[in-house]
Amino acid sequence: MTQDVCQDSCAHKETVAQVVSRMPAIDKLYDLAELFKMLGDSTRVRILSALSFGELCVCDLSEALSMGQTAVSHQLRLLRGARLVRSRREGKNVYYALDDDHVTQIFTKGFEHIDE
Amino acid sequence: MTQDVCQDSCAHKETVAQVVSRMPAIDKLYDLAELFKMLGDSTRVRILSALSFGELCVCDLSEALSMGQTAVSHQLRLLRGARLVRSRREGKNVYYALDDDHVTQIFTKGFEHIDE
DNA sequence: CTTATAAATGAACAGGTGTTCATATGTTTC
DNA sequence: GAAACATATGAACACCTGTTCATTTATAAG
Repeated sequence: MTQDVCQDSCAHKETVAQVVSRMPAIDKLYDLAELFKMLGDSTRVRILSALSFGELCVCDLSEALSMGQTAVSHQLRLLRGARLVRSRREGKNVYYALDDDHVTQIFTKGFEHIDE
Repeated sequence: MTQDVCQDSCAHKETVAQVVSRMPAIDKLYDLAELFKMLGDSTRVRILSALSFGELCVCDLSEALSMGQTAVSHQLRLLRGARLVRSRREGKNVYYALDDDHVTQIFTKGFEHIDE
C-alpha cells in the first residue's frame, strides 16, 4: 500500500513546515468547523435570523417558518447545546433568544461574501 | 391530520408577521446556510486555514493535513465550486489560494465566539 | 513514445443528520 | 384531579456527506 502522499521532490517542505507551525491548534479548527456545522442548516439559519429581531416562543418560530413544532424544537435543542441561543420559560411558553451578538456578526460577514 | 402549528391563542400573530416581513428572503438564507455548510467540515476548515498563509499545491496541502491526496482533491473541488478558493496550474502542480478575504474575516468572527 | 509524477474523477461504502410520528413532560384553567 | 395547551424527547426512516479505492487525465522528462 502506497503512502498516498507526495514524494519529497514534490512537496515544498519548508513552506509546509511553516504553514503547519503557524496554523491554529487542530482542536480549535475542529471547534470552528463544529460551529459552522451548526450554522450550516437552513432551518437553524432561519431560526437564528428570526431571533435576531427579538425573542420568540417555539410556537411563534414554528409559525414564522411554517414548520412543525417538533422539528423546530429539535433544532432549538441543538442551538442551545451550542450556546447560540438561550431559553426562558414564561407560563406554558418557552421563549428563545440569541445568546450573544456573534451570530449576527457572522451572518453579516456571510452575506458580504454571498453578495460579492 | 392536525396542522402541527400553534393555535391562534398561542402565537403572537403581530410579532410573527413583523418578523417574517423583516427577515431576509428565504433564498438568501438558503444561500447563507449553504455557505456555512461548506465551512462546516474540519477538513475544509483546515484547508482554508492553511491557505490563509498563502497559496499551496494539492501535494503540500495533503502533507500539511496528513491526509490522502484524493480526499483533499475532492474537498478542493467543492471549495472551488463555492468560490472560496481558486486554482492555478504550474507545470505538474496545481496551486490553490483563497479567492477573497471574506473567509478569513468569517473565521475571525467564529474564533471570537468560541473564545468567549 | 514511454515512464513517472501531480491531480482529478467516479463508484462504493460507512457514518451522520433532519424530519416525522408517537409519546411524555410541564403548566394553566376549570 | 382532569382537560387543554406548549414544549420536549425518543425511535425510525430516508437522505446526504466524506473518505477510500481504482482509474483517468495532464504535464514533464528521458
